[in-house]
Amino acid sequence: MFSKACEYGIRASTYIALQSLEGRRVSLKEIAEEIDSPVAFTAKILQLLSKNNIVDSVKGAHGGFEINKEKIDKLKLSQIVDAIDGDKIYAGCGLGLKECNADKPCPVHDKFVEIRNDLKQMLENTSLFEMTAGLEVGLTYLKR
Amino acid sequence: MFSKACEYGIRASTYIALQSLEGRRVSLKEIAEEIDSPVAFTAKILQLLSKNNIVDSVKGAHGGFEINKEKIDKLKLSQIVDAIDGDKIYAGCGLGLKECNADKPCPVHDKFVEIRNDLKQMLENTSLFEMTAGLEVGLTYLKR
DNA sequence: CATAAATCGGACAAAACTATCCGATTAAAA
DNA sequence: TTTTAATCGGATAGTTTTGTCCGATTTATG
Repeated sequence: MFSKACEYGIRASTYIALQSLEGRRVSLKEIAEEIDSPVAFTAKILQLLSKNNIVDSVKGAHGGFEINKEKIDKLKLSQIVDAIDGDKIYAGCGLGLKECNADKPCPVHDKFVEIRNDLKQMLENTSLFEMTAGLEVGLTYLKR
Repeated sequence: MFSKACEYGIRASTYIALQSLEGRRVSLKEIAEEIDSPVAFTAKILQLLSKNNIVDSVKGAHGGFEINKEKIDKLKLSQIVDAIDGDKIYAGCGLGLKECNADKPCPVHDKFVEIRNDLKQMLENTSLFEMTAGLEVGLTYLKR
């Protein structure tokens, strides 16, 4: 569904959000440990998320990553996916046709539109805050 | 969503089904032309589909690929996807966790289960015959 | 039987994705 | 001011996916 990079990106953002809610800035090393991802690769993804204004990075000693508390509720999964994987999940034909639309559809166009709209809606409606909700009380997990 | 191989596989199977309904056996070359796919790569995919008893291949002069007319209505997209991409679209966590289930879910587990069930249902309920329906009358397309 | 038209199957090549390494830069703290 | 703890960014390596090439095999036909 998503690329590995995107999976790590969502998990990392969620962990950063969780800690930022507590006022804690977190280091790359801690993030990678807590979401069980390769450190250096995660660094690359965080750079990308930082450039896309999804997370804030602070260089130097005591630096790390954080997300502005007010933004946590506004940031949606769709923005993270867009930044890393682009729009190829929503856009683009399910059977790989370059040009596929209601006018010249592939045989499963309508059925795909429906499913991908559901996915799109879900990603656009799910905030990072919502992602953190179950984590604190041990209802959901970011590794294993 | 699907791999390129799977996209080509679905398009190729659909074209073979369409022609088999008319009693025509089709060559690799014709298939690749009609679905706009790389010839040699398509050959590999057709070998795989042949081994999985989704298409029948006939070697030698006047050979090619065909699908038994009775099977066209019974063959579902899910079988093609299974043969090429396996079950990774249904199974596996949306955020890439190795172990993610109702007991120890990732933060989007429930939402993903729903969307992927819809996808699964759709693939299991769509037959190759249904795929060919719009093609004959120019309502749907396999290339462009 | 010889030839031509096909698929089969193994080796190889290119591109994309995943992942690592390391020096440069930044900033806090001693 | 020096040291130390961080991210940044470019180069590189490994793996998977995508794609090509070509000889071997099979079969219809002349």
